[in-house]
Amino acid sequence: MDAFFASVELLRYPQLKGLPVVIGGGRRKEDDVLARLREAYPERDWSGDTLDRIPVDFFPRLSGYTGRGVATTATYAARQFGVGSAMGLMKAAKLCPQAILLPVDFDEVRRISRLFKSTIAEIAPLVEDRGVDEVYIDFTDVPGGQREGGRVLARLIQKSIFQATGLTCSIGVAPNKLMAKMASEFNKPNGISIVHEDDLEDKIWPLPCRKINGVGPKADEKLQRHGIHTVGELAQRSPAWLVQHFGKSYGAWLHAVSWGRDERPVVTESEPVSMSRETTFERDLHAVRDRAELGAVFTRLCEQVAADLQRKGYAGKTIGIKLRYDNFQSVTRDTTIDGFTADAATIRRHAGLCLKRVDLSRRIRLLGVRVGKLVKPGTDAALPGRYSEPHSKTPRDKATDAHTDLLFPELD
DNA sequence: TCTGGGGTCCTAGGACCC
DNA sequence: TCTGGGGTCCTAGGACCC
Repeated sequence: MDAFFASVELLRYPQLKGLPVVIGGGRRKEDDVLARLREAYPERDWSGDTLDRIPVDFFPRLSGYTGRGVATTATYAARQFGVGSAMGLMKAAKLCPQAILLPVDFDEVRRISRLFKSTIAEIAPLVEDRGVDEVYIDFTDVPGGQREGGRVLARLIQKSIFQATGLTCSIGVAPNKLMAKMASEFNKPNGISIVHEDDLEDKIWPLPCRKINGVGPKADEKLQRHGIHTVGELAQRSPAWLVQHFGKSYGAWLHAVSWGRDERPVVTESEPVSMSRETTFERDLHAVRDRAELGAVFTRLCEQVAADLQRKGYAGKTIGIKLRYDNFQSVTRDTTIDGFTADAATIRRHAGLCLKRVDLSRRIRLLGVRVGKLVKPGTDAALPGRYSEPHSKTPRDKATDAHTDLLFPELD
């Protein structure tokens, strides 16, 4: 198989190119960003302005940020200061206070994301979705796909995406997904990079192990402790040694990927396994002292999950909660019920029972609700009669509710 | 001044059944 | 009285990804 990996670069405002910009710290409509700017600078004539035309000086800065937001992404200019994705914005503000801070307009991101993917699918139909800004493409059977080793097709895709969205993208071309993803990073932004099987030693082996998709901070640290820093060093270890230290499955996988071996197909369709909603509070809450607030948030999370399920046409039978304490330790509890449900009250009832099984004496910074073991009602997995009806107040339900009320009595 | 939100997959122990 | 393995499902936690 020949694979492309394409990722789109999501920064859109041309006047910000080359400047330190951090995206993150909350969701906001672009209109709302504009409204705030108008408010902050009333003396300026804003008529006809859109964000892509506003002078750099007017954009909000990272300096003075308070809150628990993290950076979704940062431009290369911001990375120079040590700012990177997933970094807390308070810390980022210390490192680079002059950086421009842009919120995420999620509706806008989704619109662009769909455009990015549909544009590619029109050219090469076998596309695997890897999140908002990334896809794998199997172009083995695309007519003309082999010209110049894939470069011609990659250029066509780049050009089409730019026409449709105004965004640049980077493309890696390789014999499999693993190497294509690595290749896509060689020439960012707006680059094309072609890696062949024989390039393994020259182009892949010098890379740090952390560049392998699937080696995260924990595995990398352990590899480093054993003196393994690059993919090449990893490839020199025997499979037996890797299995001994990293387990049968992960050890064997590490060996395979270090030799550039990856047989995974491009998967064009998949069903969701779970849906969840979670939120981090502005300040840590206490189950007793902040009961009302916690109860309201809990109910809202259940309603949101239920709405997500219904909108997408799913129901689930495993209902669970997630808590993160003030010390950042997380706990989860879940329970599997008899039927499938997408009903907010049913979800809340069972999630409420899960809540009673965790320590609520510690302060809580995050609360989440999850529904798993999903089916699409109407398919044979969700047979009639196994689907639980939306909330009906049987005596049993009332007893359960009374139980939950001990926790959050001011609801209902 | 700590560390978002939405996911997937894997592991491991125990229950339960044959 | 003592003692089997498989297989599957459930639950909790954790690594990892975007």
